[in-house]
Amino acid sequence: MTHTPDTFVTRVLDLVDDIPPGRVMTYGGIAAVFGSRGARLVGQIMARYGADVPWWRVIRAGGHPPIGHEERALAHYRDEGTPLTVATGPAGYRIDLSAAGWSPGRGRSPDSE
DNA sequence: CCTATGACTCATC
DNA sequence: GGATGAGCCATAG
Repeated sequence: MTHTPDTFVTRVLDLVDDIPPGRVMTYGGIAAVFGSRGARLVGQIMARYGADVPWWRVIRAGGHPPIGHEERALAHYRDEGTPLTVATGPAGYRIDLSAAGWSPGRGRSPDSE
């Protein structure tokens, strides 16, 4: 495909698109997969091109969803059954990285292997 | 080529 | 536990 530039953007989008439902990846985690630390890069890419990928499966290192999209992401998490953690606050909800954390090549439960 | 920009992350106060 | 600052890195203009 000559229409597909092999830039970070395409690679990140492809990886995010490979994240199975019920799983999530952190910005830094995705960047680490490419051997880069462009955590902000992933965020930039999602903001500009993430419209065509399950961006809600991409969260921050603390388990919080992308700022400005918490409600939107929460709806998807509940719909896909993503392991969420109930916080003690009103807007306090976060993703259980220990259970939802996903990585390419593992495709299976983190405790299965 | 150089500057500005972020849906981030970590360390420190 | 919340707030602040500095580091980070590829893309767009």
